[in-house]
Amino acid sequence: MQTGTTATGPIVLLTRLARVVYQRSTVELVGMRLKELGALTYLRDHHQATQTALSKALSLDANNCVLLLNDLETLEYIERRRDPIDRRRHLVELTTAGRAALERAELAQAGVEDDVLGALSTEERCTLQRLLLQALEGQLAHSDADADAR
Amino acid sequence: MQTGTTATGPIVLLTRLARVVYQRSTVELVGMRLKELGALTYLRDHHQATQTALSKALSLDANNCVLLLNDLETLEYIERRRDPIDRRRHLVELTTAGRAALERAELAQAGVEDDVLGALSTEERCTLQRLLLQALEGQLAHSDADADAR
DNA sequence: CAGATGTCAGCCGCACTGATATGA
DNA sequence: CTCATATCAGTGGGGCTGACATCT
Repeated sequence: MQTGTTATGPIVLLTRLARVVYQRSTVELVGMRLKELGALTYLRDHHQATQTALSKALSLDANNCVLLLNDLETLEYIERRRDPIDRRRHLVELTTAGRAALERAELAQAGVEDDVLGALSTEERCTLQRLLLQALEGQLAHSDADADAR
Repeated sequence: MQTGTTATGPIVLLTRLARVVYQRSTVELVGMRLKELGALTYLRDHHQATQTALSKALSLDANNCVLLLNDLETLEYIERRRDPIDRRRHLVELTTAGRAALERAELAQAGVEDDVLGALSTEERCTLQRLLLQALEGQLAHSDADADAR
């Protein structure tokens, strides 16, 4: 029969490491919260994203997303514009200041990464990154039914 | 100079995936909270762990750990005993019921894993697991100064 | 006495639920 | 009218800070 070593599944390990990441990514160190960094990163890769798309990509609650964007807009890191085609929607865009802040934050975040993933070689980090991305993309494809819409 | 594709570092990806995991690991599905599962898993691998060791391993606040153990003790999944050698300490142990609950939860958690890591092959999941574990162990070694104590 | 371990009460930021406003 | 999008107020659980008790 199976051994006694069920060996702490990847899910549990992932949550543990995420907790470490969260604790080390302080605002003082990175300059912004982790969620904000994630949002800005997404917005750099997706020009004029709708808020629903953003919240899905970040696995964020739609309401929560509004609050997050409010903060980012106050900081003038993003801009919300009405979609001329569908005036219910907002198209979110990164501002120049936002892009600069993002780059600064990513630089600082690299320090956190070195700290958290210090035991991993560059190649291993790439592998990890690839696997995480793969899982997340599978996740999106999986919950798609609209997604494109336009 | 560097390309425009800074490509969403592993840290950000990790937090996103962790969010997905957290949202999918509902109590109704798994039978307990994720933290509880993590704690029980640790206790299975480490007999008679002290609470400080536990909280460090789980990256949990010591106070928070107390609350968590209170719940688990109420459920009779764990037992706290005074360490006869150092009577300030509590040695935490998994009960038979706790072990059974853990096995049930792990079974259910496997479903969540299939869901979240569905885009990954078995081999890739193992790789992911290995990398996460490696990072976490590096993390522990890094913040060690006592750790063993006994 | 100081230092360590565990416990508890209080506070705060975060995420979710529900209701509202605007537009397709 | 119904549905979708975005917004906000209210609520609840999660984690952290600080004070206290016990023991070395």
